[in-house]
This record gives sequence, C-alpha cells and structure tokens, in this order.
Amino acid sequence: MTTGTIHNINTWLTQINNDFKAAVSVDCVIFGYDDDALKILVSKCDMPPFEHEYSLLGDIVHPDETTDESAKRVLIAKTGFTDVFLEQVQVFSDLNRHPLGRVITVAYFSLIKIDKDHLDHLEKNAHLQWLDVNEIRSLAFDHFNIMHTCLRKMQKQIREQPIGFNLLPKNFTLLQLQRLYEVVLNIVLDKRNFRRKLKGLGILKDIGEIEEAVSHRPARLYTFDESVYENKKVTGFNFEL
Amino acid sequence: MTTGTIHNINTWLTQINNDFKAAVSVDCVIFGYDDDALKILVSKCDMPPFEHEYSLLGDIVHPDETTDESAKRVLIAKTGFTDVFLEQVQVFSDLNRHPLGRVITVAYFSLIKIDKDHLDHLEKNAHLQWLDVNEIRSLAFDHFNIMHTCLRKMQKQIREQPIGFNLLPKNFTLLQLQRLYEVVLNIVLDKRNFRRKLKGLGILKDIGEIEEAVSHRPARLYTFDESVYENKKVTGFNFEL
DNA sequence: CCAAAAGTGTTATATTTACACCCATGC
DNA sequence: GCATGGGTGTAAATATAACACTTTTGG
Repeated sequence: MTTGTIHNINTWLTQINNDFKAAVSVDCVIFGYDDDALKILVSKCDMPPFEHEYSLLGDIVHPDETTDESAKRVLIAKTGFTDVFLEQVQVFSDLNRHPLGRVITVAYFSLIKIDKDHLDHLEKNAHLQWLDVNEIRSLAFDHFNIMHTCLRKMQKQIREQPIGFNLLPKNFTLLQLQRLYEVVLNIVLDKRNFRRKLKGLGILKDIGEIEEAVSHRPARLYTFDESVYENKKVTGFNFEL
Repeated sequence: MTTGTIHNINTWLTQINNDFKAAVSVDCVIFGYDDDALKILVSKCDMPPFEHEYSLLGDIVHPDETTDESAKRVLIAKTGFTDVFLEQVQVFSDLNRHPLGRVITVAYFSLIKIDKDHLDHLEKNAHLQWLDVNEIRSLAFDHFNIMHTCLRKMQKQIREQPIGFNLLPKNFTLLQLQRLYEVVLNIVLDKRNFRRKLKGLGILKDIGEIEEAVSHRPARLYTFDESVYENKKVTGFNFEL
C-alpha cells in the first residue's frame, strides 16, 4: 500500500461506506468488595457457544449516546446506582471476539459499594452474580482477558488516586481500608506505617463516631474528605503505599 | 428504563440492527522530538468546515483489522517506519465530533525518531507537517482535545517507563536525554542528580564512543539497553525523575 | 583565551521500612 | 480471663534535593 492511496477519514473521504461500519459495545468490569474479597458482577450468558459461562455486563452503544454514557446506562440499569465511579480502560477489537459478527467493545471498570439495598436490587436480576476475581477461571467471549486488563489498570490507579473509597461504606475503620488495599493489591501492609501514611495525606476525616456491636475495642470511623483531596490534587499528590 | 428491558449484547440479543452500527476510526498523535521541541505530525485538513486547520493522521478501521492494526497501518503509510512505539489511549465518541456522521474514534499516540531518512519520506507527503505542541492553538474536529489527552498520557508514561528513547537517535548523550525530559515534561532537572539516577537504573549502555564535530568537549554516547530493562521490569521498576 | 558543554561528590532533608506492646470491648 | 482488633513511636536505611567547580574541545 502506498501513501498516496490510503483512505484518510480526516481529509478527502466524503462518505462512509456501510462495509466500514461496525457494531460498537461497552463492557463493564464492575468491582465490589465484600467479605474480604474483591468481586466482579457478572451475568449468566445464554448466547452460544458460551451458554455455561458468565459474561461481563455490557450493551451495544446506541446512536444517541457516547460510549461513556452507554457504560453509565448499563451500570444504572444493572445496579440501580446512579452515582458510580466509572473509568474507560481500553478497546478490544479482535475480529472474532463476538459470535454475532464484528463487535468492537470499549471496556470500562467501575467501583461500587456492595450493600443491603444493592443486594435487594440484584434479587430482581436473578441472572446476576458476584464472582471472586481470584476464583474466576474463564468468562464468555474475551471477557476474561478484559477483566484482567481492567484489574491491572484498577490496581495501578488505586495506588495513585484515592479511588478505593468507592468500594467501602461511607464510614469505615482504618483496618477496613487497610484490608481493602491488601486484598486488591495482594500485598501485606504494616499497620502503623499505613495509618501514618493515610493520616499524613489528610484526606481522611474522623467523624467522631466509633464502631458498634463488635466484640473487641471499637474503632474510630473515618470518611473520605473529597474537598481536601480536590484542593491538594492540583499541586500533585502521591498515594503510593 | 427498567432493568428487564434493556438490550444486552452479551446475552439474548441475536442480531445487530444496522441502526446500531457506527463508523470506527483511529487517530494517531505522532510525537517527534527535534530542535529541542516536542512536535506532532499533522496533515492539512480539506474537509469542511475545517479546511484551514490541521488534523491528526487517522483512518477508518477496516473490516479485517483490529484498531491496533489500523493505527499501525496509518503509521507505516504516513511515516514509512514499520517498528513504531504505539500506545492506545482512549475512545472519543461525542455525537457530533465528525461532520461525516457518527464516527467513534480510538486515539493512539506514537513516539518516533525524526531523522533525515524520515524527512525525505515526508517530502513525498507534502501535506504533512510537524507542529510544536506548545504552539498549537487549534486542530480540526476534536483533535486538539485528543492531542491534549494523549500528551498527558505520554507525559505520565514517560515518567514510569523508559519510552523516551523512542524519540532519540539510537545513540545519544546524557544531556540530550535530559533535555528531552525537560522539554517533554516542562521541568528543569539537575544535571548531577539526573545522571546519577539514570546510571543507577542500569538501562544505559556506554557504547565507548564520543560525539564528533561539536565545538566543545565531546560527550560520551549511550544507548538504551533493552535487555537489561526487560530483565528488571518483572521485579518492578520506577523511572521517576 | 573564550565559549560551550562534559563530567564529577558531598551534605542535608525527606521518605520509607521494620518492629512490639498495652488497651478496650464482648463473650 | 480470653479472644479480637485498636491504637501508638522510634530508629535505621534509603532516596531525594540542593549545590559549584575543573576539564576538554573547537574556533
């Protein structure tokens, strides 16, 4: 192919041939943290040849929405949460990744709090299920690959930005936060160093309350102080642990 | 919209309606470093209403190629280089981003060495031009936005991985390398600390030669030792400056 | 001899790591 | 009283930051 003859969508191409159109979808890796495990929300897949696999939650992108909007729509529809942390990760476009034909998908990951209200909602979607990321051996389509890519990106991002709070209840103890990092990153953290680091960042607010109904000394409860974070962010911020 | 009624491309949807197909393109932010400036390769745009703007190099994604392959094809066609550093950045899918209709684009950035052979090749593509990223005020379509997003991602990545070498000749002096970082990141670096840091990383190989034809004390020439980097990468590597 | 970049070490400061004990609560 | 996690400080090691002069080459 010579340089003079290739199409160029940014110059003299004047119409788009139908042969060059593709279906575009979004797929969401929805992370939740529960029971000291990192989980993702999946759905039973009933499309051959993946009838006995689980798949990520996704949908085709509608003509009147961006891919970000599409991913948000999927999340709201499936989880009921309207205010979700959502991050675009990567396009997957292998030619035969989907049995319906050419489907180019944009992968997203999302972090949500698994709570009682949420579980009630999920009961209406009996086909949905939480899987421990460490126990997943395969998923439908190329979703195992997508899940892994999103997991790596999330692990990187959780070290650089305070996004882990999205996985915890509004108020949490320092040990809960530490365990979250340990589980997500598969590492062991030193309690004192972890606490010093987080208090030093100044993004935690002691809400002046303590745990209730625990069979040990109750811990103080903290919340993520987003306003402090927003102020510091501009000057640079290192969340490394 | 209720949860029971949304489409789901991963379950019971059995065909893809043409109304749900879109044109998919790739757009490449091709970075080059020359004359102590970071530049990008652009093309004169002749599509209304952007006749007097420059645009990124891109093309529609063909039915028989992934988006990565598509981006690589554009790069080879426009620059002649077959072995290019290429990184997927993000999807841009605003509804009216392209005058031909719905075009969802996948943005990539690429790092290449600007050298004489390259310039010879470009002369055959008279519509191509290098623009200093600091002097660009606008580009066609949403390309200014795309360029900025790619620039930020590249700046982040160059601090974490030794990708800067892709912008330099095979052999280079330490000062050239330092200037590259200073220009790309808009920072000032300390010469001694920079040298200590890089020598400590062990990824530079002194090739035993010196600069020629310079009107000052000639500097040693180094090259990037990829094999050492590949070995170290698995154990973790911090390229922060 | 002048201009231009090459090349080189030390000290102070900040950050990170490693590590052990007493405390409060429920049962 | 015992099991469980809550909560705290210090010292060593490492990494980062600041800083100035002599050397070598070409013109």
